[in-house]
Amino acid sequence: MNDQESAAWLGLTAVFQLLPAALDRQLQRDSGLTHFEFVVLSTLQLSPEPTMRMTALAEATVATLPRLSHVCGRLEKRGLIERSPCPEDRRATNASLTGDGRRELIHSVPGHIATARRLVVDALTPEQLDALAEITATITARLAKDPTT
Amino acid sequence: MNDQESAAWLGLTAVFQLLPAALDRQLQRDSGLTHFEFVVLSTLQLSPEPTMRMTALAEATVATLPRLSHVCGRLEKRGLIERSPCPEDRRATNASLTGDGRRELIHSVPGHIATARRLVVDALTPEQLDALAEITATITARLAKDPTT
DNA sequence: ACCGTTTACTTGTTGCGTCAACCAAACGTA
DNA sequence: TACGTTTGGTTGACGCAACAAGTAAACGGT
Repeated sequence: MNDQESAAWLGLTAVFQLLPAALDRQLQRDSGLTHFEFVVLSTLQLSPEPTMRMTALAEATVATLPRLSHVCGRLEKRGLIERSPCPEDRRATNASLTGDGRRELIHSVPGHIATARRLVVDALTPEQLDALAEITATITARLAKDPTT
Repeated sequence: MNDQESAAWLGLTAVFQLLPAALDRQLQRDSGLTHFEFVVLSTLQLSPEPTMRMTALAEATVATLPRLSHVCGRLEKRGLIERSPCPEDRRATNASLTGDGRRELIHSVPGHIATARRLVVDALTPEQLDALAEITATITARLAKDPTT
């Protein structure tokens, strides 16, 4: 790799070494939520239907089903979501936000957005934001197609 | 957040959700190494001295000392590194690559580089690589300065 | 010389994610 | 209807990382 390439690569590794940890810390400290738990709650909140199938939720959050199942178990124990058997397909189960879950989420959003702004969005120019969106889209496309994945 | 901002942000989150996992899988499959183990071995290999203090190694790899200690314990058990008490400072211990460790590392490098190329570097234009290097540098600078870190 | 503090690591515990195994319901086919 | 397969989801065991506590040596003041 030449200098240009390794600069980009090393920079990227540094970011995904540090940024997720920073986001997790902030959410954990301010709301007692993991970043992934936050994503799960947000996805449920933003869903057009009030409930979502576990499989759909797993796909939307880019998680494996076992992982989602564990996390939902914890979230349910904390009263933030509910799970109930799906009436149409008795294999399936539907997850939905409880009132507490909705409140918890709404409470945690502003701090998270602020952190995202502070660490990334506000630090970049509009041109850089466009470039970043394009670059990340390219990489995720590669990841999706990659046979080793 | 407007569309431009959220596109960049969501893209970034998707990447650091998927990319580290993909790298770990590739290394694990082809060399039986964690990405972090690979980083540890590389750091030792690239070090000007043949040995490194645990603290220095922890700093270089952006890891906590406990984490490094555990990982070095495993690597030592597998014969890839050695640890010996530091003669100058009897509190300290020095880590160094063994012959096996060096061989294992050299064996695993090409596949890792190839993966980095395939998933990221080769997918981007030279302009995008420059932009990415600049963007990541900006973000890591923010992260370093951030009080919540 | 003595005592508290800081530095350098290690060790034990807890929590999360993955993988593999499992169960149950639905589907397809004969 | 009966049987094999696929789909949907949960559970348990194992590995890795974070956190906290512990040990041991060096340092710094008195």
